[in-house]
Amino acid sequence: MGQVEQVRRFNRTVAERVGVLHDRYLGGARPYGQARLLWEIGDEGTHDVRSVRARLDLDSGYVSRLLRALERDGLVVVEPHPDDRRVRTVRLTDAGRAERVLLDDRSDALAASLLDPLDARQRDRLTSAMAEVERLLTASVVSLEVLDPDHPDAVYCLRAYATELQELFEGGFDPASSLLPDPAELRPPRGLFLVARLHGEPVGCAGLKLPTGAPAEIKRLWVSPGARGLGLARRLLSELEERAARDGSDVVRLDTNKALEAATCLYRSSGYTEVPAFNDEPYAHHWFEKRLTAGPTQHHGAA
Amino acid sequence: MGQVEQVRRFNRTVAERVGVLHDRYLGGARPYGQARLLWEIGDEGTHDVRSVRARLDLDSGYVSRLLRALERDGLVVVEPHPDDRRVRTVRLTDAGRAERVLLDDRSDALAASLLDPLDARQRDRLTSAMAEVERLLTASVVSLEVLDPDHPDAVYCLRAYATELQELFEGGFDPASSLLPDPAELRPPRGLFLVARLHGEPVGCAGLKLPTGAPAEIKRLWVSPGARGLGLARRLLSELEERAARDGSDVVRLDTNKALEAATCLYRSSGYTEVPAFNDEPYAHHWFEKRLTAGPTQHHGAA
DNA sequence: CATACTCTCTGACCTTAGTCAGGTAATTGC
DNA sequence: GCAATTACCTGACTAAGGTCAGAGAGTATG
Repeated sequence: MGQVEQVRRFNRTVAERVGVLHDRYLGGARPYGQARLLWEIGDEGTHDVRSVRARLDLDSGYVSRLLRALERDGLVVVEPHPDDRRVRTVRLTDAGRAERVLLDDRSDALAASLLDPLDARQRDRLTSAMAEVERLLTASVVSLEVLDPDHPDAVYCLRAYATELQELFEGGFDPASSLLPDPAELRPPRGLFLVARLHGEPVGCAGLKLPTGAPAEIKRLWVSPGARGLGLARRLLSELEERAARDGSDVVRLDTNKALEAATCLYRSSGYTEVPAFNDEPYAHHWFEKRLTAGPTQHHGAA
Repeated sequence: MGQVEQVRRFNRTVAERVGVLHDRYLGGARPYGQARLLWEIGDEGTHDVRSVRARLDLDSGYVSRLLRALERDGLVVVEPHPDDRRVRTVRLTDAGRAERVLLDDRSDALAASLLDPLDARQRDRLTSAMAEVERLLTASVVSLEVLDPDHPDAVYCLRAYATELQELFEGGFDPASSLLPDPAELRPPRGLFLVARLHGEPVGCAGLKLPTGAPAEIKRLWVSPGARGLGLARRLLSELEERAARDGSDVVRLDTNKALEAATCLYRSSGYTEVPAFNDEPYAHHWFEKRLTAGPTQHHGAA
């Protein structure tokens, strides 16, 4: 069976099975829109209606109507914000919290109903396969985007990168004394900066220097701890290689610190070979390079 | 993470990801209800509206309306049944077939969009994990039911069982000369007959004889070729063991033919040990028995 | 032949999930 | 202080999905 065919079968089976049960278990209690809102408000503290709306990406009028319905049923309290009385805040009442627990229980019941007919071994296999699917679907929802290194998300990544190295390297890490004093080197036409986003949040980055008359160079490859294991670093790496090749480079190189074992391992398994130091980066212990194939750039189209 | 928690995460992630894309890719073309109907009608031959409706489990008025919409767009032709002019039949026009191909393509595009951001290795892992999830969710939707051996579904299974053995055994198989001339032996109180159903279709069966003063005996264990690999035989077996134990038996036994290797393997791995022949079943080469634990019956409740 | 039953269709109705265009009150910027 | 902006609300509207109660045509049965 082809991969596309397998994915289609999966979509059909899972959509039907989970969908039907979803309706049966969760649908009874409360319309989906209200349930979603109730869930998003959460059981602690008050929230701006504005931000809840942004998170769910719903129309303001629609949310207003949903809130009226929840308010009518005594599940939430909507009050003006003390500082800015245009803004409204919303919090759950006790009844609201109870309702949310109920949704929770139904969600558990749904999960249990999937597991129940299986024996212990099958259940183990089901849950680990589910974890795998979930992980890979999450990975496939990550988008890569070229951003200016001054963009807030880029700055966020670079800062996180520095903070992490600070803790990881013996003797700490000071970006200013590293060989990339000027982020402008990662701005076209001298280079570029790639940011990976998951659900809008930046979760990784990688920079590419494209010096004239010298091989392209990869800098600042970072993946947020929460997004590791998704193959994101490898994806950033190969995206940069592709762009370097498109720019005319036939070699790409990089340096790394011995503390970054996972990175070193990634470079080796991605076809990089260790070479003598090609710069005097104070934080580097290993230098790598990779010859880019001149052939047509590999593209991951559908099979 | 607990298993229930993992299943919930899966439901959330997959429902969102697949759901959103589903809407984006498939939603554009045609309302979901119409698309479903179009799909169910299929691209060949004519179908009773009645049976299509039964398969989708929809209201008669609703289907009628959907058909009017499809008819208006020139996708289907609805005609009275030649034999019974109350019944209407429906078939796709060329335009209908084209529309169906379009839905197909969109479904492919959806699948491709999930695979596209992944590299080859990740794609392999995703599709095999999806196959596993699909398989196990299918398994979990199979229901077991005690039926009278004369019930049409039971008869269907017994006939399929006989046909299969006929082809498999050297020298064929004649149920009349096998040691179960009378299906009444599988009817309470002398025994029982279990049928497994998937989406209403019978896909497996197993009979239990409960002779007074002798160990319980399992007969006619069969799983349809299309439903193999779901752990169904094991489930039927352990369900019968449980019922035998509940009936007071502390030993259950069975015989089998050497051609049924998978079955023999199942029995061994389920705790059966080979014993000398305890009957003179002409088709048997191996005889097994299993001592049932006196303890509380294992139940697969949610973790 | 009358009656009951079957299958389909229609009209009336409902809920959910949204969208869109103002309108109002509060706040910010000048 | 006044205009623009922001956050929210309301009313009007749409489309989809679906339910229910007959009506009508056709068929089976006594």
